[in-house]
Amino acid sequence: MQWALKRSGPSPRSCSDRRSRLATCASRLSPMLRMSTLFLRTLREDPAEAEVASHKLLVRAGYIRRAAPGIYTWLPLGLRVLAKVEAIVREEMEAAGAQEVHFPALLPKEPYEVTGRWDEYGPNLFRLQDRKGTDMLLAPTHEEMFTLLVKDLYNSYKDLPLTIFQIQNKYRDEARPRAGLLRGREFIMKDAYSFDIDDAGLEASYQAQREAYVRIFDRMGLEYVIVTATSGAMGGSKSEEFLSPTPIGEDTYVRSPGGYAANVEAVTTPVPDAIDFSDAPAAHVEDTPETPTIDTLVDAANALHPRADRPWTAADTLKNVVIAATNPAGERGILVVGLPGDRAVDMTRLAAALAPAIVEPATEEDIKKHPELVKGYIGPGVLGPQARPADVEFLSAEDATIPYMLDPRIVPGTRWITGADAPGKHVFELTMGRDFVGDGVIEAAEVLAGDEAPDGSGPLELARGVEIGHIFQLGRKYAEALDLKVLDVNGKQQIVTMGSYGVGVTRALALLAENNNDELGLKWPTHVAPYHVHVIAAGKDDAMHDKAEAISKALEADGIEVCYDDRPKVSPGVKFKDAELIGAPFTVVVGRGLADGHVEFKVRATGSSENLPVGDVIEHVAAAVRADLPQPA
RNA sequence: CGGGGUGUAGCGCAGCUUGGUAGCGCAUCUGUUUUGGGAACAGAGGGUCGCAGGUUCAAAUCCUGUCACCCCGACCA
Repeated sequence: MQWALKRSGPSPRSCSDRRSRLATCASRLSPMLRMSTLFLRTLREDPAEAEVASHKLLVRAGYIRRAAPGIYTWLPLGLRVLAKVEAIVREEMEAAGAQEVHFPALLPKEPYEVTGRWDEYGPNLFRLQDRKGTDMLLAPTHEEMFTLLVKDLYNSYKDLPLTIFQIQNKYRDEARPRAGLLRGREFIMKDAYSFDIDDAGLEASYQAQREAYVRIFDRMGLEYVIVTATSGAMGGSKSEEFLSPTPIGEDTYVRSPGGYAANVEAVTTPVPDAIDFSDAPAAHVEDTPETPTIDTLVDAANALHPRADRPWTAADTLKNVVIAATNPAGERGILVVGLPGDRAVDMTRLAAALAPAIVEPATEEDIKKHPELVKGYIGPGVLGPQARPADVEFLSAEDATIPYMLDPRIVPGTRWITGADAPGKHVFELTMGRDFVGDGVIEAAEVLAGDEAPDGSGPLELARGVEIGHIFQLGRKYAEALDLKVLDVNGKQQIVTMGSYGVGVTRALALLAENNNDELGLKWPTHVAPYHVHVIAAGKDDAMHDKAEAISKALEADGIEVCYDDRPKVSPGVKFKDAELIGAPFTVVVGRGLADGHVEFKVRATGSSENLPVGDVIEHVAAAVRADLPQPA
């Protein structure tokens, strides 16, 4: 067997112009598949552990097998699809001027210690030791290795710009692997890194990659939205994600009619104008017994202290939520987030705002350490600057106040009902800027459908998506940490600036399966299908088998990828079911119509079926396949 | 890590409440008959009932512990 389906390494035969001809080329290298010998077992029932369509079908149709939670074995059919998806990525990377390298998945600890990620990555990092007890890791990502490789070889601005990439297994010990390939602990990622001498160069490299990403996902046939994102723990500045919209997506993003699109983590809140509070009424503390929640508070306020013009609502209250944050060094502390009472804290947004710290709602134990916090009645009085003695400029750790971070909507002059730091008491008309301030502004409130986009382009709508690509300008973080410098035109050492560009390859494949299926099985787009045409001999008649075999061979000779179901004792019904489950785009059935000189041609995507004269079948099928494939340049 | 659930043949499941010969469907093998929509009949192979301990004359079943896996949340291509 000389299949050129390995993911790397030289092809057994020359295939020089693979950039534009890969589809055709691959077919020449792959002998016809025969169902009688193909390493495949299709399952009639869904695997019990699978929840989403792509997972169920990829297992049932014999593309992958689960080896461990979030870790999958690739079977022949799966590998063929994977090779095609990778080929698209590889071709577009090369077309964008990036060059392929390949790093080990098993790495030494040292570079990750230098950048701090040996610790920062925490339990998500697969760690192991060699026989000498030396710490090693399975790479969760390869920033360090790329940076060191360039440092190893290059030292002049003349060597730049440079963009290199790899397609490699990554390992992350996810707390909860999910949805088959969509979120595994081992997954294949294309990651590219650009190296430039200055910001303008980085911007250009970034744009080149961005354009390549657009082409990659267009070619794959995946729907996507490009959203602004947070760069999170990776550091860096400008960052965009390619999200593929799907209800099973784990990311929430927003978009506006005017074209604004962002990951919900990156949405910024339009800041209202400050209000003149020179005539504002004085704050006054009122009894509000049994009002530990916003709902009870609003009811009590309306019953006991009604407003003249309208009823109080949750939006009039200032909710103070106690959050526990743990920094990478493992130090745990609390802070309080103040936000309008009609909004919940979005822990994802909060986590993004405070990354790399890990955040969670404060526990009883956390709160007990601060006796000034009265649960249900926490107010600014014991938080932030106003709780600090005026004459003390630097506080010791002991008498430091709890940091108080405010939602952007809480601007000077806004007036609030909020906790008075005593049981059963709230303060009314507490005015921001006069009665209290915060230590800073934080984007932690949930984003709601209908919120105004930050650029004024209209109300936001929320949707779910899966992150299939993430590009961002890393800047100098890793270059600095690992001392990657080159000499500039003046002979001076300059820190290199970097960009980082990832594609979730296995995730993209899963999404293709997720987006292209029906109750019968998979429905691959032609350019990523494991093969183009499924030929079925639907009868016991020798003439049918002979003709089916002849058609298969003729198609193969014409450069079409064929799977021939030559199983002699399998009923036509089973063959039809298998063909539909596996999901090749076209099926040729050689059956009872052969007596009349015709065969059946079926299109999986549309379910259409037509009879063709036997003499026309090769030409007709080949034309249908070629119409779906990118034409060689 | 919190909540919920499940571990019985390669896969999907029943049996457990009320202890007493380990079952069904699919898949696999043999034979016969079938061959345009996951065939029929007859037969066959295949299981430490997750693991450990306990109760009992007797444990898949009851008790204790433990491990694993799945799903929902907190975290990420």
